[in-house]
Amino acid sequence: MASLQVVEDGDDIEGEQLRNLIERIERLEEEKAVLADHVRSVYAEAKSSGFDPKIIRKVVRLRKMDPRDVDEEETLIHMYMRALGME
Amino acid sequence: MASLQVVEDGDDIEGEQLRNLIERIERLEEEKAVLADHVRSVYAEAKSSGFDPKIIRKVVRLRKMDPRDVDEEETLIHMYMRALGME
Amino acid sequence: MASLQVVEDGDDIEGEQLRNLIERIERLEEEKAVLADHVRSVYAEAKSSGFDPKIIRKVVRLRKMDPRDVDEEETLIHMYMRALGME
Amino acid sequence: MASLQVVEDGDDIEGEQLRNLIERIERLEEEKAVLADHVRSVYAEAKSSGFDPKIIRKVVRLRKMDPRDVDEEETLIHMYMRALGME
DNA sequence: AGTCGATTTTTGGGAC
DNA sequence: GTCCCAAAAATCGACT
Repeated sequence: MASLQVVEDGDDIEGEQLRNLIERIERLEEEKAVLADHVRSVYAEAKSSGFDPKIIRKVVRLRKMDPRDVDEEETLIHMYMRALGME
Repeated sequence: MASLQVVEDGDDIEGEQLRNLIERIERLEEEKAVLADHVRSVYAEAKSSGFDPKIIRKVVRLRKMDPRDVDEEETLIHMYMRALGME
Repeated sequence: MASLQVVEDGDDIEGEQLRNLIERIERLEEEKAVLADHVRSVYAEAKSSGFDPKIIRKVVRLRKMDPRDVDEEETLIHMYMRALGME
Repeated sequence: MASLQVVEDGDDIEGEQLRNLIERIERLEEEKAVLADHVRSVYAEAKSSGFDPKIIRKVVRLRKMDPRDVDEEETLIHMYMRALGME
């Protein structure tokens, strides 16, 4: 196993490789966190402009879906509700 | 499709089946919610007795794992950390 | 701190209390897991009867909500979509 | 309410603002998704180099924490485990 | 297909 | 009482 060699013979090549991988991951995660912060800011801005963040989230989700699928899902939900005597 | 028949010819057999399934799910979810409440109570009680709920959660998780796996994982983590020059 | 006493003077009263709390949590979690299994079974049964589990999940969620809120949410979503020129 | 005006008097200013907000969110989410893909690639590369992705994830998490907190948590966990007669 | 991890949504706790 | 933050639960997707 990779790291075992580090322990056994002091070879730090694996350590370098591991560090390299981890630092790349950390950098990417850091960038993701920054973007997530920005997203949060936009939602806050939306809220302070009188929009409902919860609704915006749903709209964003709907826009990501295939409209065909959205319709089909809606239809099925209504069919099930009607079968249950609701609505 | 199942529910369509309900709409078309008034056959409520599918509706009955669907309602049956959904009510069973709802009953089970309700019982789960009650248990979740109890769990929360126990954590609150632990906290008021001076224990740290966060630590208790970790201990509960560790107890659920195979001790063999816990040790192996610990070992690997330390090997990686050492290879990184940490610890 | 509680556990420190255990370390320091061998007093196992705190240990008993901690064990008691943890075992109660584990018992409750076990019961929750059993129920979650049952829920999964019902969804599997629903699926094998031709129902769409995903739709059933949505229906269950809708039934849990206040119908008033459901309507209001629907209305807002449509208002937002229209303002966006969708639909 | 904002969108209501759109419906009532055809004023599309609110629509513009809403669209602006939503498009910013979508853009940011898209960038996040790209980064998440990159992260996944790095884990795949790590794995093909013989490292255990699961362990790497734990190491990344540990590195994100304050070392002081890590130690304190470890200590508490062991105290609790000992009080339980484990280890 | 079944588990595992990640993301998202919801809920509880705390502050003002 | 309301709003924000953090923890926890549920859902979703990826990998085996």
